[in-house]
Amino acid sequence: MTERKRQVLASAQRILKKKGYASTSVRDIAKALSMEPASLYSHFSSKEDMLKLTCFDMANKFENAINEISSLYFDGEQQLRMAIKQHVEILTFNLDSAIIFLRDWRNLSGESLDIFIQKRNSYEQGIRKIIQTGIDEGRFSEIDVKFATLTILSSVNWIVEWYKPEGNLNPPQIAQKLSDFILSGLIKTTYK
Amino acid sequence: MTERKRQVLASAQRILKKKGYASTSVRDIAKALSMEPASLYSHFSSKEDMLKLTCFDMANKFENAINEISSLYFDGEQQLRMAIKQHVEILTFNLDSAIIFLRDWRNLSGESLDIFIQKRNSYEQGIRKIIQTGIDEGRFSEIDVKFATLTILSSVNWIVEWYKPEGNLNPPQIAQKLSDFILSGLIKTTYK
DNA sequence: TATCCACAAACTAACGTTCGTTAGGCAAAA
DNA sequence: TTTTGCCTAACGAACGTTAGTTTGTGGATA
Repeated sequence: MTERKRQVLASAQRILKKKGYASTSVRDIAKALSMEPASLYSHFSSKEDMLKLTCFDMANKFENAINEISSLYFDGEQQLRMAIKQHVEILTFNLDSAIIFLRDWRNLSGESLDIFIQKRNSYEQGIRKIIQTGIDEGRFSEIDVKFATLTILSSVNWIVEWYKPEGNLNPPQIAQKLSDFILSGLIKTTYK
Repeated sequence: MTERKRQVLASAQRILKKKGYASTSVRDIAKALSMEPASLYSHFSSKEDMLKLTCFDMANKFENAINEISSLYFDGEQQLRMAIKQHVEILTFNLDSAIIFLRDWRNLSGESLDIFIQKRNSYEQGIRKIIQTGIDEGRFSEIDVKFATLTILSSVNWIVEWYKPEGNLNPPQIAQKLSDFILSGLIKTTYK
C-alpha cells in the first residue's frame, strides 16, 4: 500500500466513521479529499474495497494480539487483563477504523463476509480459552464461558462509543478499570 | 395506529433488521409485503417515518420501565436486578425493533435525532441513579458511576446479537446470569 | 332491501436525484 | 518513457417520493 493510498484511506475512514458505510457515498469521500469521485478508483477497486481493507486490517491486529498473549505462559487472570489491555489499545489507537470495523462489517459481501466472521469467531475462541484457563485454575467462578466472553467483549468494544482521545481517561486507565470491573463486579468485596 | 399499519410496520421491521436501515430500500420493504412501493405511503409519510416509529416506540418502553422501577422503594441491588430484567425482557420481546433501535438510530435526522438522544441520556441517567444508590448504601464499591453504567448497558444490549427465541436460555435466565455477572464479576468469591 | 357515500388501501406511472462505476485522456514525476 | 495520480464525461441502475386513480368494504339513507 503506497503512502498516498494510505492517506486517502485514512480520509475515507474519517467519513465512513461519521456517516456509516451504507449512508456514505463515494462522492462524500471524494469531496472530503477535494477529489473527483472517479479518482478514488485509481487506489481502490470499489467502495467495498475500502471497507474490506479497513475491516481486515483491524481483524488482523486483533488476531495477532490474541495469538501473542496465548503463547505466553501466564495464568488466566493475567492473560485476560493483557487481552483487555491490548484490545483497548487497538481500538483507541485506530478509532476511526475501529468504529467502522465494529459497526459496518455487515456490509461486507460474499466470501469476504464469511472470512471476516470466521476471524471474529476465532478471536472469540481465543478469549473463551483464556476464561476457561481461569476456571480450570480454580480462580474464576464456574460461569458459562461463551456467555461471559460475549459479555466481556461487548463492554470492551463499547468504549469506541464514548472514548475521546482528549478525555480524562487514557487507554491504559480504561483497560485497568474495565478489567477490575469485569473481574470483581459491582458488589463490594467485603460483602461477599 | 390501525391494525393494518401495525402489520405493515412489523413486516418492514423484519427487513430493516436483516439489512439495516440505510441498506434497505423502500422497494425491498414493499416486495416483502407483495406490495407496490408507492402503497407504503398510504401508511407512512416517509422511509424515515418507519424508523422514527420503531425507535421511539422502543425508547418509550425503556422510559416507562425505568420510571416504574425508580418509583419503587428497593435497595440498589434489587433495583439494578429489576432494571436488567426489564431491559432484557423489552429487548427479547421486541427483537426486530430492538435491533433497529440499537443499530440504526443514527439515521434519524433533525429534531427526531435530538429528542432520541435526549431520551437515551435520560434512561442512562436512571441507571446511574440506581448504581449511585447502591454505592450510597455501601453495598456497591465506589466505582466510576458513568463508566459502570455504560459498561453494564453495553453488555445488556449485546444480547440482541446472539439471543434466539428458540435457544436454550429464556429471557429471565439471561437476566439472572447477566445480573450475577455484573454484580459479582469473574473471580471466585472465595478468593476475594 | 337496494343505493349511495366515505374511506382505507392499494394501484399505475413517473418524477428528479443520487448512486457506484467505467472509459479514456492528460500532466507531472521517475 | 513508463507510471502514478488525477481529470472530464458519462453510463445505467437504483433511489425516495409524488400525483392521480382504482378497488373493496361498511355504514347511512332512500
